[in-house]
Amino acid sequence: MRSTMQDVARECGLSMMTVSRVLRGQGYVSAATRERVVEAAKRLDYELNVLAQNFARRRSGLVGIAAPFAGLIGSHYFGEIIRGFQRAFEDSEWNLVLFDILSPSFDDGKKLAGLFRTRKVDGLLVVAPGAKDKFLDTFSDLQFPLVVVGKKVTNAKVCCVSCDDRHGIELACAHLHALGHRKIAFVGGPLGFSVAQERERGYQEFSRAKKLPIPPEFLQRGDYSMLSGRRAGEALLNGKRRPTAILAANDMMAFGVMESARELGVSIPDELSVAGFDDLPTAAERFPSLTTVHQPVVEMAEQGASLLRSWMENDHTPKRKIVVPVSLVTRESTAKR
Amino acid sequence: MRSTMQDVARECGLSMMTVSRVLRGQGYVSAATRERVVEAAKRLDYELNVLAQNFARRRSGLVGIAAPFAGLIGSHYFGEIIRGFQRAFEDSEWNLVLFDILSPSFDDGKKLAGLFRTRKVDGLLVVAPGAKDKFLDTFSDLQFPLVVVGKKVTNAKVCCVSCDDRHGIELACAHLHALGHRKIAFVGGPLGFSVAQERERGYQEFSRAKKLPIPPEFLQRGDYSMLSGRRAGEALLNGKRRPTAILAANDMMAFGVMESARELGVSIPDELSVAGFDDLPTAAERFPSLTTVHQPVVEMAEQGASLLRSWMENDHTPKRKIVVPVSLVTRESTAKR
DNA sequence: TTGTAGGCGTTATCAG
DNA sequence: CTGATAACGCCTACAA
Repeated sequence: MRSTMQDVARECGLSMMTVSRVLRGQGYVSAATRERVVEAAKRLDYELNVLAQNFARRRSGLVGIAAPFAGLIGSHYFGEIIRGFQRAFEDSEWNLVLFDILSPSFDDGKKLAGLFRTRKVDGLLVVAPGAKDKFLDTFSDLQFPLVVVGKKVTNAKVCCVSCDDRHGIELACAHLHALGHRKIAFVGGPLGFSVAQERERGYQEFSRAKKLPIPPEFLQRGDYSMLSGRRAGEALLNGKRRPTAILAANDMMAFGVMESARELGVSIPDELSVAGFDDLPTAAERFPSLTTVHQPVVEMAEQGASLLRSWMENDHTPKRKIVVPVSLVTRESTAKR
Repeated sequence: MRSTMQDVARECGLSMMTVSRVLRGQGYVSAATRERVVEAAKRLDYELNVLAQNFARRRSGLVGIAAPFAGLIGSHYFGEIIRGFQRAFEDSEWNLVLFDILSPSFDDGKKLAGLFRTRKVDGLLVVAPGAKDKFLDTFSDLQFPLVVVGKKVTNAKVCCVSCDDRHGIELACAHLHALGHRKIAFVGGPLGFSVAQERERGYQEFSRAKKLPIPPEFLQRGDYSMLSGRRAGEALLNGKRRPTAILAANDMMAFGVMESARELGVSIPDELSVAGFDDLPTAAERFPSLTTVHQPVVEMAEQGASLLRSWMENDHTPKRKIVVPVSLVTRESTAKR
């Protein structure tokens, strides 16, 4: 980049301020003057120096995405999240920067706040399904634009947008129950994840409400991976009391359960119904296709990002908590008992 | 953020320059002076203003990741890419910014160069498996740090790091051939992807070298999705000339082929061998587990990012093209004919 | 080893 | 509607 605003101002015989106003489309400038400026800028191949602009405006133009890379970043879920963020910002000058909260430099939550204080970012979108809530408590007193996406945060002061996980599981349970299933097993996620806790609670509450007993072996737990689902499926299908339906806390584990059924020659859905949670693209593509709970991840992320955006742009704190609804997608893997 | 370097300088009775040197860990400062500065900074809760620093240094501290979001961003592949990038920069002050080259604002390649000229980024990592090479030709004359990752670029001036796709397919073919297979079908990817072309060529060259005929119906093509693999599998297994082995250009399509086999009651690997490419985590977790070609995506991305980094930091143009080797992982889905 | 001078390119503020 | 002036907070280059 070569020429500066100074040059353009000289070229068209106007002041830098006028040039600035025109190029930024702000303030009152007469059409004729505007024309002159635009032409001069074009003649000189002028391009704005973003660095100088940011400095003068005291902002970075950056929105931080803080997430634990390990485990999250290759997932379909995170992809949808990013897509939602992007959608909320694509008509703006904001850009998205990635931060791995698991990296050594983020040993505590204060580092995140530091990103804002040092003006590395103007706001933060936190995607932290597995993090302890403590991590987020350090933000309670710091007032800067921050929205947590994908997880309900207990801290009353922190904004968040999440899906109604518990209700989703209840929908799936109700579906299986309506099909006549009474022996419904559950493969939960790791309890360190608040989302996993929510889903497990949904299962337990439904069972209690319907007075379905839960033998201890009916409550398996995996780590969200297909392999762990497969192991859980094996345990359930080989157990002395075999369930007629297995509900998994995510699709990957449901896929694992299906694999185990295949391995053991158990036919789905004739002998066993299986349901999941997430509605991955492959859930519809498998044979049999998987009944699952659909969560509108893109929309959720977009809402969160929009929240943050208005917070950053209008300097008013938006409302605190949003829960988006989920829905059940019925497919081939579940059938009447 | 409140206090500035000026304040710290006053507080410890030294010049701003000395403070700057200490805080940045550059230049010669006596231990005693250093101590004074550090203490003063701590007393004043001083934090560097990154915006001012960047402005003065004429750099943004940002590395752009340019990728087509649709289709790529939720994939395991892209996750590994990001992880590799992160690894190359985690001990540095560089941060990663995301740009969607499919967004309306990137209607041509020049916009990417604009990111550099306006100092939005100091360098660019391009992950564009599907983009036409034309897109990249616009960079040929622009000399700024840019590395293409995951794809071989024909343009001689552009740096790139990619895997040896063709050889990977050849490895898989050779494996099947060694097991006695002579009727090997191939499910290729969309030809718009140069990687897909490479893999398909590998199949064709191997077949030619071994004098294996390729009936037209043996060359199927999908869109990298599981569903398209399933459809291809159905076509192949229902065809009049059934292959004894099916090799897919990626794991997802190989999974689809496996689904179709299940649906049609074809046993793997007894009646049909199946192999893929990518080595997704689930390739090992499925039943049967999938023989596939492993590509070291993280390492490839890390190499690309390191290349870019030294280019940005040392201002010397690194060597142009790197091809990393791939390897075959033999699992349950392939067996003797 | 420390300090001085000058500038980086834009925007805010206020006056005309 | 347009312009002059003053920051913005740090770094580079050079001097002492």
